[in-house]
Amino acid sequence: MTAAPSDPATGFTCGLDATLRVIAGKWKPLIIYFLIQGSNRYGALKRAVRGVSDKMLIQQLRELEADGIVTRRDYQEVPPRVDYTLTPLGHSLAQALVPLCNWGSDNMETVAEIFSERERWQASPTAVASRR
Amino acid sequence: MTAAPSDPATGFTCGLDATLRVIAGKWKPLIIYFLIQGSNRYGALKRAVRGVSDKMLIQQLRELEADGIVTRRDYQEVPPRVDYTLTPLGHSLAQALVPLCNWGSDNMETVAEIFSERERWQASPTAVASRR
DNA sequence: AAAGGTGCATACTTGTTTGTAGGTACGTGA
DNA sequence: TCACGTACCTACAAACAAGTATGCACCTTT
Repeated sequence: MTAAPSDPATGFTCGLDATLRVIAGKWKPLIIYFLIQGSNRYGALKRAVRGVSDKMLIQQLRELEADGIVTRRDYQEVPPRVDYTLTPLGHSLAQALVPLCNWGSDNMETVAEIFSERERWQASPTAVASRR
Repeated sequence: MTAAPSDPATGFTCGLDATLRVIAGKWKPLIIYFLIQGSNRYGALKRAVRGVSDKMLIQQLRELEADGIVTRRDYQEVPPRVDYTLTPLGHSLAQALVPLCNWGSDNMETVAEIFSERERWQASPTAVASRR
């Protein structure tokens, strides 16, 4: 009783399922998104993706690299200089993220309100009655 | 040293960040996606979202409801009959998910290959040398 | 009388993901 | 000579998300 069988050839239940497995991870979508924006050096990425730690950033970049989404280029210089670029596959994925991004921008205030309300009834689980 | 400050009014670093917080959760995107496909009764959803447990499905539905993405309607019948529909906000979010879905469908084979390779070098972490 | 289907709830446990705190190498500028 | 900046790595701990198991209420069918 582990997962979902679905398509026996690929192992995914649907296209969305496949995509989600690639972009799973707290920072991956943001990383991909900032990469199309032009931040490609490691340090620049780290500043762009606010709040990410070295460990996480590296880890996710490695996975994205292994997944064929980004390419790592090491200039073999001192001080170190490394940049990351989207592969064609990664670029197409980034494009697919754009609508999500726009949705968030368009509804940011609504979402912000919703979240502040959510916190309110998480703090005091009262008056959550009237269920059924 | 907790999160990212960013936009002090909303608390999000960007539109994508806002969206990601709404759809965070292993099953939420799939739930939203199947809801536009027309599976709206609880049982139907459960069959559509393969592998999800009752606990998870309910939990995520409750959160989506609290977030104004779905509406729960209880018909007060016996045996119980409940269905879930997307709010206008939820529907627009669902539309934004469509490109992700298509990306997954278009690249499903590539992604499947990538994942089988990933498993291979996770099993034997050899020859991962030549770093730097 | 027992089993099955509906839509949940709840406690408990597991497992994966994320964060923290250090450390590395090399060269530059103060 | 000491701190600084680059791009990382590693062990450890904490947090959180998810899974498992069980139970309920009601009715229909067998």
